[in-house]
Amino acid sequence: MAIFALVDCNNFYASCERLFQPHLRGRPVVILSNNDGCVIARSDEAKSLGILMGTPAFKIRQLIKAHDIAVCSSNYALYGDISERVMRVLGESAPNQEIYSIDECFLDLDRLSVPNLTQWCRNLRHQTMQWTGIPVSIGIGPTKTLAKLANRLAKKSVRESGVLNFMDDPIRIDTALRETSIGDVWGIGRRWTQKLEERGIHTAHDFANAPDAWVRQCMGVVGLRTVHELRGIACHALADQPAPKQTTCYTRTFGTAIYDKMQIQDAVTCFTEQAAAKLRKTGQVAGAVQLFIQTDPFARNVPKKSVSGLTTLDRPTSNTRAIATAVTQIFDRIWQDGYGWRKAGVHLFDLSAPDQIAPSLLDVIETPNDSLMKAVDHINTRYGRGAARMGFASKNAAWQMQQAHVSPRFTTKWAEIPAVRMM
DNA sequence: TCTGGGGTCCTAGGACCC
DNA sequence: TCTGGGGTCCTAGGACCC
Repeated sequence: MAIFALVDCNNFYASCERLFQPHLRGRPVVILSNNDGCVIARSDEAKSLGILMGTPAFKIRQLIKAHDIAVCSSNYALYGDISERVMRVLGESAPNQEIYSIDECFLDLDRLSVPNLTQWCRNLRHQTMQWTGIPVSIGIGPTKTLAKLANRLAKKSVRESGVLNFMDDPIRIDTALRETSIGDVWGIGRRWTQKLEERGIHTAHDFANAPDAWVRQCMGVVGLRTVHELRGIACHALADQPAPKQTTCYTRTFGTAIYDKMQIQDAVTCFTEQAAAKLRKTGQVAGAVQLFIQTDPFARNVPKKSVSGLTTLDRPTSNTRAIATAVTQIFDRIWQDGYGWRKAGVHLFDLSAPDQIAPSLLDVIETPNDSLMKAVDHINTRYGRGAARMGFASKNAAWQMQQAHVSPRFTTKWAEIPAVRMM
């Protein structure tokens, strides 16, 4: 039988902010999305004040004041770097690791021969805390879905001290399934929760005991897999080799609505640069590019609009100039005056590794700008994003996102490394 | 006044082929 | 009057995840 562990960082973004800002410890902390829009992470203290994920920041302004809640803009340079450290510690401890998201990974403990799995996980938890400063919880089960469930309960329960092991414990699994709402099961989102509730399925236990044929008919193979996983039959293997990406994108909401074509053209060029740089980082090329611009979907009493255009690139590339040329052509084609545009994005499709591309006759004539792109990437890595670029955007361009409460890049930027003064 | 960003997988239906 | 069956590929849309 397979043995999966799910390791999940507790309140990851809040924990990262607290690492270098001890005054945030013990205080309620919330982290806001880009543009300081909504709450995307909370400390335990903030959770117990009833602040929900996704709440728009303006709706909790009173609460913030009343409880002296610390507010942070999101700082992905920091979170990404801390995540790499945590993942390295965890990855080195187990035979196989699947990094599932910025703050969680699955470990394959099948081939790990230790006398006491629970104790081994407690030690791992302790070591991670000691080496990175980030608290984690660990759930262990025969399937990924059950490991996820164990992890949820490990977090909630003080008695389990951060580790909950389902292996060889059918009674515990049964109790856990009965106590878990259907909507808290991994793979069951809002829509399906509603549908299942309407049909009298309220808990993970109800779902696990639903007839296969019925689940297959209502929810397809995806739902059926979840049912099997809840019963302890593994349907999802550990993906220790990250699959190459099929699409990538760079999309942003502007700091304010923009009417001026030149300004949006500038933003779009910047977004294209970022998207192309992402592609080069994974060593891929794109076969097609799509650009969209849209107005504020929440604004009242103003016309709403969303336009987009897609184009196939002459040949797959990761070259900023080639992609930007295509994007500019799309932009001119779809642009419409008179709207206050609020958001734009560049999507790249049909990604592949360059060696999969059949050589074209054009290759003989065209000179790829590979060395130029390498130089640009190098400068931006060394001197910070935007040091070398094609557009002319100023840091204060109106479309730039608002980040009023962003913390320093403590671990990735020389100028922002915390200083310790000896008294 | 103020509402994020980046992904994956599956399915149904149409076009097309033999 | 009579009008198959099986397959692939592509796309749009819906669901989910963090």
